[in-house]
Amino acid sequence: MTSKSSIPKGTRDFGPEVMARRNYILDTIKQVFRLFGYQPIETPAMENLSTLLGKYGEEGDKLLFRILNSGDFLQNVDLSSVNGVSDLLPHITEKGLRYDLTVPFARFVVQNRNELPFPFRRYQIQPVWRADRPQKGRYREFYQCDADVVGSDSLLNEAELVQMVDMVFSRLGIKVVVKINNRKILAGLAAAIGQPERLTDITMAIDKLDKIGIEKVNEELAERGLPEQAIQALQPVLFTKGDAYAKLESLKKIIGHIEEGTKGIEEMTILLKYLANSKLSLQLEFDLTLARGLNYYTGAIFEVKALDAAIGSICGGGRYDNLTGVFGMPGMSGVGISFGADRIYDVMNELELFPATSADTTHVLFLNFGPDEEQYCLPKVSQLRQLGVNTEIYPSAEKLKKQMRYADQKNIPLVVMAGESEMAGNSFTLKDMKQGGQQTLPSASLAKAIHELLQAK
RNA sequence: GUGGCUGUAGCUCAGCUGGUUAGAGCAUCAGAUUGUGGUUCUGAGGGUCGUGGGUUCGAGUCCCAUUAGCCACCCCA
Repeated sequence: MTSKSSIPKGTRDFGPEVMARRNYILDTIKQVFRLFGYQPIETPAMENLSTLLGKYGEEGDKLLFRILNSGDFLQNVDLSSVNGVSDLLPHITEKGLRYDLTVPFARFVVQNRNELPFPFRRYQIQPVWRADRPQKGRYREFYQCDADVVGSDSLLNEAELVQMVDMVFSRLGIKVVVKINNRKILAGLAAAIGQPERLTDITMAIDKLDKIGIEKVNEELAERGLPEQAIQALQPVLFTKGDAYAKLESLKKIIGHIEEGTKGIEEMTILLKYLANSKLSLQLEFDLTLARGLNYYTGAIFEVKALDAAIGSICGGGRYDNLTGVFGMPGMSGVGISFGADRIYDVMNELELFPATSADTTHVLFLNFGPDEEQYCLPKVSQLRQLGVNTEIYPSAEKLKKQMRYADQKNIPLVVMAGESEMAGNSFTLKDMKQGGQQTLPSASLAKAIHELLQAK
């Protein structure tokens, strides 16, 4: 019995079959990103805490994984003057694992501003970490696939992001609804009901409308300290009916007198117009209750949900006007989206949407009959590899049954056998594991036969 | 940070109101088959029943604590 080993809560190992499927998702996303002119970058897994802290709200700060300083990290700490953990932390940790890809990207842009072509379009596919309590569809380590463009405030970017969402999910075969809204409209609403300061409280509460219902939302608004009349003033908005344009018309009546709200309505109108010309196959919904948690969003916001699976959002994003400002570079607007690869995987798994194509594996296995036969096979093995055929030779002369089983388990389609009789005839026996048939061929025509069989598959 | 559920073989689980040696399927290994896998048949190995304490003549089963995992809330991809 070996000692019990395990991995940290909320993290996972990925075996070869799972990796094949994960790569299928990531490759699809990458292809679409490139198709729209986005270029890849990577940033370190860890950032200085000064980069991370304060960007995700109070809750986000709590969910940051902090990295203990190396060495004798207590050396210069005066423990008697420290009062509690929160007081001690800044003295013993100065780095943390990244929480998302957007903030590190903003840091990257500011640091490299002189080298980058603007508007700069980048994509980034890397893991992020959150010290959450894991549950269904929620992990402590997961991949985000981000595409952002900074240095352009054109709404064409927003429209293209929605097109990318459309393309990714139609290629993957997932039916989705894209919900869109605009933070400026929400800000206008907050102002219209006389509570411009309470934007975050309002949005966080109404974001849950379809989940907990209007009564609970109102309760929560009250708990968050909103006066009754403000809550009442909000009610008609929450139930604005009709298509997107009808909603915009109703909104004009409510927030038309507020400058920011009007701006939001204008932006939404333009975006809808772009999208009307984009031949989308996905379902688009202007959802006034969509708020999204991250508080750096300032314009359009998106969220994508799978229609046939209950797993929360699988993609989200929005515009942030001043993210680089906190790193000393004001006036740079950006907009981006993030695909949650792990949740997309879970959805596709649940709905059985993965194509049958199995893991990339060996095409041909040479069975091992002994020392002389090994030598006889080696040149042929090399030749096949040169020709681009994934080839293995079994490393030891085990019983054939065992070697065949290995080929079977790895789903290797072709097996080559060469024993005494083949060596005598300068030939090889090629077996098709699927069909079960086999034929003995002259050495010179083996490669061709293999090539033809693989083509046929 | 708050609440609920569950820990039995490598995995998925059964195990009745406490009763003698704790079972099944899958997986693993060996054999049937010394140059032929995926099917079949036969056999084998593998467990301090999460951990610690308690009740009892007797605990996988009941009670308490602890720990780990899952689910929900908060928040989020």
